[in-house]
Amino acid sequence: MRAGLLGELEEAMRRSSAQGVLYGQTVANVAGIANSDLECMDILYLEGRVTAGRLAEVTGLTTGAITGVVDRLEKAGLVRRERDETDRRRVFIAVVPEQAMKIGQLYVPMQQAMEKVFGGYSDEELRLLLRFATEGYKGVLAATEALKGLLDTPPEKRPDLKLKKRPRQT
Amino acid sequence: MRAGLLGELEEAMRRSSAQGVLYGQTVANVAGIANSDLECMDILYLEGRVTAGRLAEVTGLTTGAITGVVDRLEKAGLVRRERDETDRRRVFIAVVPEQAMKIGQLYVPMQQAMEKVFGGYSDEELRLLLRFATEGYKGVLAATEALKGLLDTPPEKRPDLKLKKRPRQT
DNA sequence: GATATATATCTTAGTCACTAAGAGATTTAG
DNA sequence: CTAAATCTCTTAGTGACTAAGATATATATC
Repeated sequence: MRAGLLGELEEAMRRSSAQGVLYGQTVANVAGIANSDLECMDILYLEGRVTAGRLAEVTGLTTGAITGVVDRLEKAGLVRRERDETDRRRVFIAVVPEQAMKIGQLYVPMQQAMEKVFGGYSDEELRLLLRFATEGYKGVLAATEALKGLLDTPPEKRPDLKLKKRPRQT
Repeated sequence: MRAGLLGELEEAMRRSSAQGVLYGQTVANVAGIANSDLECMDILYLEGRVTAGRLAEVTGLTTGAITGVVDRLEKAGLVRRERDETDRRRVFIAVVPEQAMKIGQLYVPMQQAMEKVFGGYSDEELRLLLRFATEGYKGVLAATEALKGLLDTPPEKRPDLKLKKRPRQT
């Protein structure tokens, strides 16, 4: 009974999260920027002004790749490089709000859809959803770390995949 | 009051969905396969045996790209090509369960994390979450279509982005 | 039945984002 | 003041992707 419910829930969440990924890809497409570029814009939106190194850390890309991302975003007028005056090795990346807002527009269909969905729930129910989203985030974060940990465990102790010689390290 | 709740909820969901993307990237990394390859494995898991063309349709990749995806997955022993005998133009892609299970193993940390989270909810609460996930999926799907629709609307009527000359069509 | 059109996958050439390695440039430690 | 550490950028090479068209098979029209 409960097991069935859990199964359904798992699949429903899997589907909706997959669709969320597709939405993101579509946004990047329409905006004409690469997927990673959009991901970085998202991080900048959530964290505010951030160094190039931090972007590399959060996205799992190399610093070299981030240089490319920022080059493209800067050329598109979406962000600005700002040298840190107290530590001149570092470069802050800051969004240019005016241009970035145009990207924000592309999330309007999503926001409207979600508003409509949220409309069907009481405040109390929304609080439950918020609790779940928060706990879910922490859970996924922990799971990600656990999975990464597998890469460091002695190979003879970890599930044998033999899919490719040398999985690249993130 | 409610507005604040909605804002918090939106951000929490945004964060957890971003983290979900990262989990997927990590799985692909550990398995040593490309991101799109994993996405296709996921589709095959949800839909069962599927034609190459259908994979292209669902992922938004070109058929040429799918040929590459299937080549790699086949070489890794994860799927098999099966020519449709009633229509010999078509090629079914079928997972090889034994190898594919090894990929499934990589979702164990995620499943455990989610089980732990789910443990904190009553059956009734889980049903609420299921309803939300289902409605949310439909909402995101509709939003994706709406956004794609923007690409077809007369350019002078759609929000001016001017980010890049020619966004590629998916 | 023969020819034309449509459909499904694959091939080819070229592009672009990514990694690995290391080169500046600046800061911190000894 | 020199050596090591830190941060970003550069370079060369790789691999997944697109666009366009080739190939093979199926369906429609006369």
